[in-house]
Amino acid sequence: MLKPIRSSVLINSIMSHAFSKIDTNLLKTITDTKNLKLGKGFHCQMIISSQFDLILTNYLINLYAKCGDLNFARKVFNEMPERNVVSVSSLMAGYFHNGLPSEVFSVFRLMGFGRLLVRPNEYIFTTVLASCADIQALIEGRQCHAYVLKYGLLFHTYVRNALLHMYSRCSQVEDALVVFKTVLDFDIFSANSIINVFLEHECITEAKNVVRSMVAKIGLWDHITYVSVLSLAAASRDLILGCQAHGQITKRCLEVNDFVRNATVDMYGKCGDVLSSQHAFLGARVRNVVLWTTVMAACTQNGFLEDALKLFLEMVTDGIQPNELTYAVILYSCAGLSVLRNGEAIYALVEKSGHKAHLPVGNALINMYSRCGTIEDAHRVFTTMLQKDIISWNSIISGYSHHGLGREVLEAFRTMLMGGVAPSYATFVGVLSACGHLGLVKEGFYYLNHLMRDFGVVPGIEHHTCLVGILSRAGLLDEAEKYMRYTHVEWDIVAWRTLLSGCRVHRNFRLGKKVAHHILQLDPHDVGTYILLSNIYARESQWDGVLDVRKLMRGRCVKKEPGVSWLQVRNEIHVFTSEDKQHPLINQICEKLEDLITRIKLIGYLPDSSSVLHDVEDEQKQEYLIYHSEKLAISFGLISLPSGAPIHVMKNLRVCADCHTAIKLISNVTGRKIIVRDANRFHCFNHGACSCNDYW
DNA sequence: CTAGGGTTAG
Repeated sequence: MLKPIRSSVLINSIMSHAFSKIDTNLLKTITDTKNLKLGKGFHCQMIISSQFDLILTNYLINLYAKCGDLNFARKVFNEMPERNVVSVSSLMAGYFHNGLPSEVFSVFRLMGFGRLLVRPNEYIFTTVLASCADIQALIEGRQCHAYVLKYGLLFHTYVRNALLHMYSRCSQVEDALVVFKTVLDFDIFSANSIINVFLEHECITEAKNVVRSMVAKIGLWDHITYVSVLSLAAASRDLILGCQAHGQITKRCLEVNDFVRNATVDMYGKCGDVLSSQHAFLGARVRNVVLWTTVMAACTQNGFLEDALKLFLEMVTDGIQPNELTYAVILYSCAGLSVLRNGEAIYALVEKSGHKAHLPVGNALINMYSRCGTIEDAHRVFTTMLQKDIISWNSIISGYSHHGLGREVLEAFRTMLMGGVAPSYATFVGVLSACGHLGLVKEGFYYLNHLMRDFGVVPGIEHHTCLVGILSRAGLLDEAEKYMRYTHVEWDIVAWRTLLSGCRVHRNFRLGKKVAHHILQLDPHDVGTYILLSNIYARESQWDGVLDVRKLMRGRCVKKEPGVSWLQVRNEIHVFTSEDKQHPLINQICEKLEDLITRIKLIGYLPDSSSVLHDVEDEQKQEYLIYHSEKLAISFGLISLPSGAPIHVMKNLRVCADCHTAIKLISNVTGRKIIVRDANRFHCFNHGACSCNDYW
């Protein structure tokens, strides 16, 4: 029933016009401005004056539909003595715009059974096809395509564009192209649609060709074209194209549109220009959730992780409610920084907000826990997820792999295959690293040469590097070198360093020196390689070699990147470097560390000075080793964290051999679990052993 | 009297 209209003025005005003819222009204006209250007044006027002709009633359906009151629209529709195609399409459009595509279908089915006695026209198919696109109902979409052909409606631009869009949303590039090719002189709608089809399927060249062909008609471009072109620039990391689009946008004052601004902020972020991204963000008059999330993502993608956290706080302070993607983005920032406490605080917000069931959030939680070193929690999140997608599987597999849990990786991989989930590029990176951890050489080759092909995944440099790692780890260093020599891959520094690490662990210094010099030819500033090379000479007691490395570094102005370790205690991040003694508790920390060193010396610790690069006397070398940043950080953790709590430490470089031995023994004498995330992987020290099995 | 295309995570 009608709700009472409170405004007496309104009632008076309507009653005074009650018996006059309905002003359809006014009714249209009311519809356009979505003024439901005034609209109901008109409905009253129609009832009172018994004006119920077909066209007027259609106006009424449209009015209720546009105002989102579908129950009323349906009621009016149901009670009509006769209906025409406009009545049906108005109602359908109402359902469509209010996110009820299934209702659109049910009305369409009513037409199909003939009960409505109305022949569908181009308006009907445009709306039904849009609904198919909405819920990716490909089968229904194809049926509509058949009807369209049967009724000869394909040459209506609207219908063609709706078909194009439907196929694009249903990921049917071929069908979309077939439709697109029937378009002789495409309008801006079909152009926008086809650009997005290409974009969605990473056909960057084709998309750019369409854009190029549209340059002559730039006057036709609307704000959606710019959104598409900006997305294209973002996807292809094409800052020049992005700037050109942004220039046009500014000139044509289209930046006021939220979507355009979001796409601009995103484009600059994806192209690596964080400053311009932030600038475009700051220029917004009003900032919605998506805009905040986009700029936070731009920071996260470019490593400005603290900025992302700051923006999140600002956003919440501004009273903007985060959505599921905001949580995903901020969790990825926490993961990158390894700040477990912040990650858990966000988790609490996620639980409270009810966004936990969203896939991106669950996936981001798995990643956050695994990158913060608590793989058990990552596993818990993973197993309690209601649905999982390929990213969920890849996240847990990659997490296990970074923690050196080879068996768990293969177990998850088997479960995934049995569940009918197709593995992707990233899956195989995790699986092949697991083969390395487990020493499964034959299996590694089988996965690369057969299984990957079976699943249509083309092996990339990461996979080949994993094979180098598998061979190296198994001690098959010459085979690893041959593999690199004879496999047609453009090897990068990471791959060569994998082989070099193998040479270090298996003490193959002849090959090690050769590989190190090769790396230094590729990149004369790769500090890690100088350290390893110096290490190799030191272990062979070739002190001339050590001196040569130092001379080489000095000559090339290569400075050892200072080792930095940090850990989170309560709400603070405490940062340690070996040289500086800035920490307020430094005296207690050093005291604790000296005590630890004394205790581990009793169970066999011998400082290993081959890791020291400085020109220092022997007794000073030990000093430098003792005060390596990770040792300081762990000592601090031991005096400031509750007894029994695991100690999580992050480090910018790889753990050195001396610290690795020392930390194993420290975990023994203190009975603590110590988790170190270095530049490469996690080391979980427990009861005197490390999860990496001393290979890293 | 009725209809179409677009933004944020891995």
